[in-house]
Amino acid sequence: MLKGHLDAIVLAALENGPAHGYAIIEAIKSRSGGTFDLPEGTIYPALHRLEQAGLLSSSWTTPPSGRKRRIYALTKTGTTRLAEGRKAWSRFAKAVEASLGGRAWPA
Amino acid sequence: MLKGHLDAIVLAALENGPAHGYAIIEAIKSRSGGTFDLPEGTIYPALHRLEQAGLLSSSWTTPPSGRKRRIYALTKTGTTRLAEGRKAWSRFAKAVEASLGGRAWPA
DNA sequence: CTTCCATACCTAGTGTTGCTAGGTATGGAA
DNA sequence: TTCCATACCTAGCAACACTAGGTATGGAAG
Repeated sequence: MLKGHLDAIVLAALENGPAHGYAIIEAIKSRSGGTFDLPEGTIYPALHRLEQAGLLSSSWTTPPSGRKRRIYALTKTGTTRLAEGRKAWSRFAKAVEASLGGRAWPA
Repeated sequence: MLKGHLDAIVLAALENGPAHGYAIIEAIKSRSGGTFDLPEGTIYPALHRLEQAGLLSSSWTTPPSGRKRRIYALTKTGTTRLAEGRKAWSRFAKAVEASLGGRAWPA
């Protein structure tokens, strides 16, 4: 479970340039040190959702040697949302850490 | 949205001693610096779920002055699960940070 | 004394999310 | 030619947190 931060992670994976679904899965797996080994059934619907929301744009390519691929790229809105997502994560992480950090009750 | 870490947060709120639902809401709000201001519809079902799972035990009290309260306490299993939850959070947080941290692709 | 608010509990139903479990198709290697 | 890795897709499910209601009581305000 990615707990609501999947979108930001996918957007972040596209920050360095466009990529297709399979490559995004590999990138996320690699970046997360193997922790996020996402099934396709997680990524593809997510990509469609993000495109629907205008955060990604896609185009089909048929390279001379290779299979048909759908290439996704960050839109301007997507870039903005990624920045927001980073801030949201930061706030969230701090709050969880404060909540989990076993200290005495405040009064 | 608490993204799947609600359980650990609730368990952590009970680490310093038993408490009732309303107090748990206040404790979480206070610990998180106001970020987690949970509605009752989130907490009560969660408490029931955690008790069902054997992580919490509960008992009714009718103090000489005051209303009827349901007091929840951590069970031994609950304490163990809290420790696991902390580890899970740590792993998760590291992986998200690695995924969000905008670095170049690894090849 | 009555009215109202904060306390304190509860649940049915809803929307979102991530995943399971299927399916299709092709290029290249064995 | 057979098989695997690549590459895409979708329907449906289960879990989760929340919305939106409901009940009841103690104490304060009028």
